[in-house]
Amino acid sequence: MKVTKQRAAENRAALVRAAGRLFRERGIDGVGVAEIGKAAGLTYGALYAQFPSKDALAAEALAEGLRASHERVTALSGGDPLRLGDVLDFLVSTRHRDEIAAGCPLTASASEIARQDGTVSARFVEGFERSVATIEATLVGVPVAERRARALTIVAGQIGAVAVARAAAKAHPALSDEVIGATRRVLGEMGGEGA
Amino acid sequence: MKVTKQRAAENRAALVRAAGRLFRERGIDGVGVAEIGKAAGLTYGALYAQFPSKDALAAEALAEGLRASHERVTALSGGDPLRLGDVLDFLVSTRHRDEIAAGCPLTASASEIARQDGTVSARFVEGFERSVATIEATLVGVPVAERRARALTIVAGQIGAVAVARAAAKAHPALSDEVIGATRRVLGEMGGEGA
DNA sequence: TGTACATCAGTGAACGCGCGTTCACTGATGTAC
DNA sequence: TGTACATCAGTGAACGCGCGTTCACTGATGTAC
Repeated sequence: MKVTKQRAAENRAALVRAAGRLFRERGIDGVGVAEIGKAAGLTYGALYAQFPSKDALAAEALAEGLRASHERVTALSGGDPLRLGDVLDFLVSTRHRDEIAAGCPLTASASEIARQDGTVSARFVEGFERSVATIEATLVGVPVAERRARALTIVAGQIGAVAVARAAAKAHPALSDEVIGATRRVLGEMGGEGA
Repeated sequence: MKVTKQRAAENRAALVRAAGRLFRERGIDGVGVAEIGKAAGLTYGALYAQFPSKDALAAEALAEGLRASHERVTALSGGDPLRLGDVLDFLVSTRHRDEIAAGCPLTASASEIARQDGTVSARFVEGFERSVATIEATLVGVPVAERRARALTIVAGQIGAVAVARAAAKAHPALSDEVIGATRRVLGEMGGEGA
């Protein structure tokens, strides 16, 4: 049956959020459309009234997750300039490791994006560039010419560290914690030194 | 029909190698048993004569891939002590980015391992620790107390950089190259400085 | 304002398909005598 | 050395299952008059 335009928009948003959460937790291949619909309080048919395909929903879910994650990071500064240490405390943490569903899609899906279509890759690139720009702006103690290379390394390092910490969590929790702690500190020091 | 014991062992090895290659390229969920059997020159039935399940094959394929990758890295030194720069030139390169099938399973599968069972996570941890120990041994200019933290960060950073470079390759090849170049250099400098 | 009805978000049965796994069978191997 | 036969790696049809997608249908919404 038809619903109000506002309700339809809310349903669409619920589908995007539910898909994002589930895709981050179990991968795009690991979740079916029936479960996404159910998690959004709808049926799978509703998904096809809003999106042409599961892949199209995946691209939008990635974009929305990146947007939400970026918003959370920028909110860490209380209006003051953002500090690298605060960002790393938030992203390279046991908390972020354990809350995959609510976390940053870059860390949740890095090695899967390469297998998705070009639209998904494009959304990934946008989110990554935004992250790099955010980190670059915190590198006030680093020579300007060096900042971008450092920012690229820090963002890639953060993504790798969280992915490794998650992969090791089941078999070796202590190592997982150690990776988080060491990476957090060493990447943090890259923002303080000179060239 | 029965085959010689040697032939059976060769077939088993072919299944493990084919599965490793395909899993790295397209993910464990992305490849079916029929294709693995075919790639090894057998049928899918042969897979179940050698392994109890696809998951068991996945764990063995990961272990074998890690072993092969580690061997390739240690071969980079010609008997001399291994140098960090040589390892990074090999692992953080456009070549390694583009040859997923033949590359290091840590980079190919990082964000998928967390969703697999404990056996797969255990094989991942073994391979990761071996990589960290190898990198640590190259950090001769770094204070001993600092070496392990640096090595953890370098290995995690390398994994993240290659994963990001692969994810960005479709939508933005220039950015993909830039991530490889910047990470290669910045991580390399972590082996040369003092504390 | 009241009425008629076109719109379209949402439903859910049904589709073809490929998945992982099972199992009865084959037949060369390799051993016991 | 020659023969009989148990072993078991490998085959491929068949299984139940869940997947993504389609589409005829429903019925409240919202608009035209």
